Formats: sequence, structure tokens, C-alpha cells
Amino acid sequence: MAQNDTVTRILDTAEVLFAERGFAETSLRHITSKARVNLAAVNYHFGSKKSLIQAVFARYLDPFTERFHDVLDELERRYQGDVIPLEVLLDSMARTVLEVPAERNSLKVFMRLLGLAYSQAQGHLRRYIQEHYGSVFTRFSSLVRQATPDLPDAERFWRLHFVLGTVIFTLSGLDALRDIAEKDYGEHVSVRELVDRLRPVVVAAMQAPLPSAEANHFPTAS
Amino acid sequence: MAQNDTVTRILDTAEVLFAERGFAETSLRHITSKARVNLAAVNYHFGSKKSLIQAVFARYLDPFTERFHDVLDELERRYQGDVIPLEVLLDSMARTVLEVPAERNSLKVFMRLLGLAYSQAQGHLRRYIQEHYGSVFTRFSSLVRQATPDLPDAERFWRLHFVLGTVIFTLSGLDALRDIAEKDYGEHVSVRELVDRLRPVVVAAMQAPLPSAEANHFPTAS
DNA sequence: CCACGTTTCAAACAAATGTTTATAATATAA
DNA sequence: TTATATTATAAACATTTGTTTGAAACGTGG
Repeated sequence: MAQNDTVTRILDTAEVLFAERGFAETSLRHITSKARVNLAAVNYHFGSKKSLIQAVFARYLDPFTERFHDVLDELERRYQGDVIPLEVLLDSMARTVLEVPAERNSLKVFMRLLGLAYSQAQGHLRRYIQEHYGSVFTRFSSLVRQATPDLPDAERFWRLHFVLGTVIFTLSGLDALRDIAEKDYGEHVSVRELVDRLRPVVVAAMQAPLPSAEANHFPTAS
Repeated sequence: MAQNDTVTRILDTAEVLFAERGFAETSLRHITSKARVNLAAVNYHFGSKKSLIQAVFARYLDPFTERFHDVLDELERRYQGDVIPLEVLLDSMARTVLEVPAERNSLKVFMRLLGLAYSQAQGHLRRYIQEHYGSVFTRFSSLVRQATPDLPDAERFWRLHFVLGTVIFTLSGLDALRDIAEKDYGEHVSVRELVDRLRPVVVAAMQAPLPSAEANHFPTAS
């Protein structure tokens, strides 16, 4: 009870501060004071700051992977051998990404953390995520492969990362972008609207024509 | 001579370490020792670590903005009142982005720094970049507006950031992605090839159909 | 009630950080 | 050369960092 309360309060506070300022820029003292918890509690319950960071991710990614596996199971059952259309796959992933953190209304935090996981150095984090959650991405990739048989493997690999970049970049910087958009266009965009804007863009990106061999008159570097 | 040498060596070393590890994770001692320069030299020549970070960016962005303004001048001259096609605008920007750091063969560093500027908290950096280099982006945006008259303003705003996310995300994480791609598909991609892959995707993203009002059966959050 | 394992807490620790200072070295100009 | 400004250097400074420690408080089962 008391333990669970402390642990939860640390995680709740840590994920917000991490999302706002990054990992290195967030001190344990900042977390524990804001969480009204003793400084030593972090090392007592989590062992180290690294482990706390991983625990913050696990609290999002564990339910996500479980749920996403279920969703993919359901899709494979429903399409029974037929290829699952690309739009269905993308929508399913988006729906799962949105549903999981919605319970704590913290999608913004989740996406920001994902963005940090990619951009921050934090080698241990990338390794942790890869080891623990790489399988579900592999499964998704192979389904996307069946849905886009015309795409060369390498092309599909890069395009998946292209759209991944779009989504993570946009949603992780959502607050800043939303402020600009609101100031310039007066309208307040909800996450739902943003996803609706993203959908056709992502689909078009995946279905774009293959690069032509000509017209490559670019300077090269590295 | 000696000054310039020290200043340059600090900048050269700092940009590499910043790109590899981020700002907070890179200590001045790490920079100065690797640059074979006295620790106090940073504060002597730059004043503070913050100013060093900004100087690292300025060394890329100053030539970039100058050159990009020239390119846009040339385009407006050539098209003389006619709207500049979207592909031309995008290609021109890409060419400028590639050319500027190519002189020091450090495109990778440049893109990684751009990615960090977005993802890291570092409020001072975002402000600095916005103040010093916001105008050229505004100019580019208004040209894109003329090239895509059918897009609602808000839609164009968001799509520009979508593709910005794709490019920055991909090129800033290039090394990691390249390793995976190389391992999985055996082929080593050059930056040039990657840009050629990006081109049709970016164009398709900007020209994707507008989001349909129906088919929005998504859970909402925030 | 007591004993024992768990959790909290204040304090201290060692290490690392950005910055400053005082002095030495060096270049520059008269 | 000499006087002067500029740059380099080593050392110290004040904070801040993550982590550890040992005792206190707490809860739980016997």
C-alpha cells in the first residue's frame, strides 16, 4: 500500500518531468521533491536512475505490446490467410497507440518519451527497448510486408521509418507545434484531428512511387 | 592565429560530441580534453556552455540561411512572378541543406544537431534558433503556400512539419538506421540514395488527399 | 504485545559539473 | 626592446549530481 503509493507517485512524477526536460536534465531531487517522497526512495525501489527510466517506459510499453499482439491476433483471425490491407494495419497500430495511454490521459507524455528514446543518446534505453519490445515491431513489419508486396524490402524498411519519424516527431513536439498553429490559425487541434490529418499523409507516403533512377543531381556527402 | 585555432578546435570537437551524446550529457571537460585545449578556454572564448551550444549552431545555420536566401532569390528571379513548383522548392531546400555542411563533410552532425534542437528541452536553443533563423523558414513557407494553393493553410502547416519530422528523424538517426538496414539488407545506403528515397515520399505526403470527414472512429485523448 | 521484515527519512558521501581567479606565456605595437 | 593587450594554464570554487548509510517509523504475523 504505502510502497505501491510511493512507487506510483515516483513513476507519475518522473514520466512528466522526463517528458518535459529529458532524462539527464531531470534530477532525482526534482522528481522526489515534486512527488513529495524521500530522495532515497528512488534508489530503494528502483535501484538506480537508469532503472527508473526503464520502469517508466515499461509502464507504457508492456500494456502496449500486449494489447497490440492481441489486436494483430484478432486481425489475422478475421482475415484468415488473406493479406491485411495496409490502411487497416496502420489504423490498428494508431488505435492501439492512442488507446493505451488514454487511460491516464497521457498520450502526450508517451509520445514525448518515445521521441526521447530515439533522440537522446542513452544507449541503455535503446538496447532495453530493442530487447524487450523488438518482437512486436518485427511482427508488424512482416504484416506490412504482405500488405505491400510491390515494395522492395529495403524501400519498405526506410518508408516505415520515414512515417515513424513523422508520427513521433509530430506528436512528441505536439505542444510546441500546437501553440504555433493556434497562434497562426486560431484553431485548437485535438490529437484526434491530428491523427486524421496524419492518416492520408502516412498512407500516401507508403504508397508513393518508387524513386526514379534519373534526376539525381545532388551533391553527395559522406 | 592561436585564438582562432583554439576556437575552431573547440567548435569542431564540441559539435561532434554534442551530436553523439546530446548537450547535457557532454561535459566541458570532455570537450576540452579531446580538443587538447584548456578547460577555461571555453568560458574565455564563448562565455558559457549555453553560448558554446549556440555558436555550434550558428556555424551551420549562418551559412545555410545566407545561401538559402540566395537560392530563393535566384528561384524568384527565374520564375519571375510565376509560382515555383513544389518539387523545385523542396529540391532546392534539400540541395542547400546538403551543400552547406558538405564542405566539412559533416551532414550527419548537422542533421543530428537539428534533431537535438527539436527534441532536447534546451529552451534557450529553440528561442535562439527561432529568433535568428525563423525568417528564412517563413519565407520558404509562403513560397510553398503559393505552390500548393489547394491546401488549406492549417493543413499545409501541419504537412510541412510532418515532412520535416520525416527528414530530421531519418537523417539524425541515420547511423543507427543504416546499421540495421545494412545488417538486414546487406546494402550500404549513402546519404544521396537516402535523399532519393525521401524525395517521392515527401512529395506524395504534401500532395496526399485531404482527410475525409468520415471514417474517424478513433478514441480520443486530451 | 512482541518480534521481524519492510519502508521511510535525514544526513552524509564521493564524484562530476560549470565557472572563476590569479598567474604565466605569448603575441602585438610603439 | 619595452610596454601592453591578448591568450593559455593550473588551481580552486561553489553547486549539483546519483548513491549509500544507519537509524527511525511502520506494518504484519505469531
